[in-house]
Amino acid sequence: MFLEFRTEVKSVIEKSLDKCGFRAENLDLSPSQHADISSRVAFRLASAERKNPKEIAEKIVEMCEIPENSYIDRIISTGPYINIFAKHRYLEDTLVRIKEDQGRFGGGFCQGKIILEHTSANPNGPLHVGHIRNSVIGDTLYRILKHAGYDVETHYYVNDMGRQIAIVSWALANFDLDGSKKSDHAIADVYIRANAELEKDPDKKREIDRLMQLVESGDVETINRFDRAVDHAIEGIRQTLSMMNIYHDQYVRESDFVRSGAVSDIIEQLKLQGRTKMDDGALVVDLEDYGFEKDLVIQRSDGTSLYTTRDLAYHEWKARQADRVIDVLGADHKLISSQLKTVLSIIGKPEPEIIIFEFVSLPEGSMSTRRGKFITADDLLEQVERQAFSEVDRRRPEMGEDFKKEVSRMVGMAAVRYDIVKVSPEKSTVFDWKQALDFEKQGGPYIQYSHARACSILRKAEEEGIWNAGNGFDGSVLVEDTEIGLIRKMAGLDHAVETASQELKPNIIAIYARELADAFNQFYRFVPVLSSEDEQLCKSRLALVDCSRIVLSEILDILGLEAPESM
RNA sequence: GGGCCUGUAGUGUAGUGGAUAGCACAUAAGCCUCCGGAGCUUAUAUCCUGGGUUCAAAUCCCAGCAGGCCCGCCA
Repeated sequence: MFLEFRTEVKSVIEKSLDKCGFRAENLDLSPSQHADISSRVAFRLASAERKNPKEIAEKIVEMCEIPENSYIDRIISTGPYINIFAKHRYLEDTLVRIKEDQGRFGGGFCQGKIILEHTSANPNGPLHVGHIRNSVIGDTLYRILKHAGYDVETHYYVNDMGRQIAIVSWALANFDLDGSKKSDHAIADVYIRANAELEKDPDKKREIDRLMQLVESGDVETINRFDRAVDHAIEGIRQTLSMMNIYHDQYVRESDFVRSGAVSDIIEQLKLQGRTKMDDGALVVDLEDYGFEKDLVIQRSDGTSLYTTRDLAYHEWKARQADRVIDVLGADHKLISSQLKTVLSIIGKPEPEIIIFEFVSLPEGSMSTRRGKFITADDLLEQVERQAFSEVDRRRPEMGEDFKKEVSRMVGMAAVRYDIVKVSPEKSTVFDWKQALDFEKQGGPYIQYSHARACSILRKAEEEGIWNAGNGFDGSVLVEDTEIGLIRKMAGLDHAVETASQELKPNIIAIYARELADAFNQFYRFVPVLSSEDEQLCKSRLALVDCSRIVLSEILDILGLEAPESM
């Protein structure tokens, strides 16, 4: 809704600029605390026009002509700023639109196909609290982009032939797998043991090399062994992801690109560019003129491929099927991903958009699957849910066990996901149990609570027969500050989705969600709904509560959180 | 040693050129016999340091300091 209003404002101001004889390519429009939209264009024009911005703003405002049916109520200048205010009808129409659009409000304005890769952790153990930062950022981004209107396909890129997987496969042949454990945890046990073994006895490294050569050459028995190891780990990882409401459309395997010949094709294309050379038997690409100090190895001296090479083939394949290719990667991939982009552009292929998130470390240092130093996502979810259970038990003692369990599952997951997504990806963080289990007041559960509150009012109103969802209402009677603030906030959903999908920053939506819940709770506190002074007002406020319910459930869905009707 | 990212109340963070630096936790004080108190209101900041660019800098540039990540024929 905000986007439509902004379009009107843009057109009115552009026409005024024309009349004044001013030229500006950017009107510098943004939502503001001083108006529905503000423009700072007068600052931009000041030096070219050799006038002070205040005068320019005044002149622009004077020449503005507001069309008859516009949502614009008035345009005024405040010093150098141009402030634009919307008519009350803008708010009324927002409510109508929310009801009409059910679930799609504030979205659907973008189009195109996107392939989004996220998580892609090595299948050598369970996801830990660092991996799920990738998963939560990736999945939230997926939901944002989908809401914005894109056709989004999510990928988990499975390393099924690298050194780590060879080690897992070797470990399975040498140690017993604990069948009583969750599969990915059992894999981690043998993987850690194998790494310790390899460190003690470096000669064993040759056995690993041999396995990798066999896989690369297509040896069926070894491939099957690798596949079993990978499947076993992925099964557990998939379970963990589903507990967080995260699902991938495709699990794409690295080995597919070796077997299809795509990797050899890429190598041939690079050779044609004359950038490759041999170095100690390995094939390398010289990227020095692009600012990379060292050569990039694309083929080992024994002829086997590397992650980088397979990744090039994978990206070339993705780019052929989508308009945009987006990867969510950890900070350790910064260098390799910029090398990947460079090489792709050298062979004339589109580059992916890459979102880098910084590391989650433990107070005692960084996490490592190999060394067994990590906190698993399963462990985190379990402990948070237990904590949530005691919270629910305390607040709703009268409810049954099933209710408490279900609510603590929804609330626990929301707390974990929101905690991760609210922080900007470029900040590195230190995982702290105390903080993770502290149900911070305005996190995911707070947004869910606001939704449950809205549901509760509607339930009561329905029981009392004062309201049903099909009722008409008159938005013009909603004039309290908190009512207007709440509707304005809801109207701005499209702007939040637009910004988040342009900048690929899911935390923008997390902040929006919290602000929306704030606006709802302020309305709730100051304005009586069921005991409104007259019936018409009561019905309109109920409609507002219903709209809030719809938008809150929508925003919860965009964040991947469930929307309990009672908690 | 080189490269990239980060540095904002006691703590965790939002804000990446413009109007009073937003929020939470913790601390302190308050809120309707009324729709769910996981709520609402109020109090607390040398924006790491030093230079520079600009009409305007937390935001851009340079130098330093602190933390994270990378610089593998690992992924």
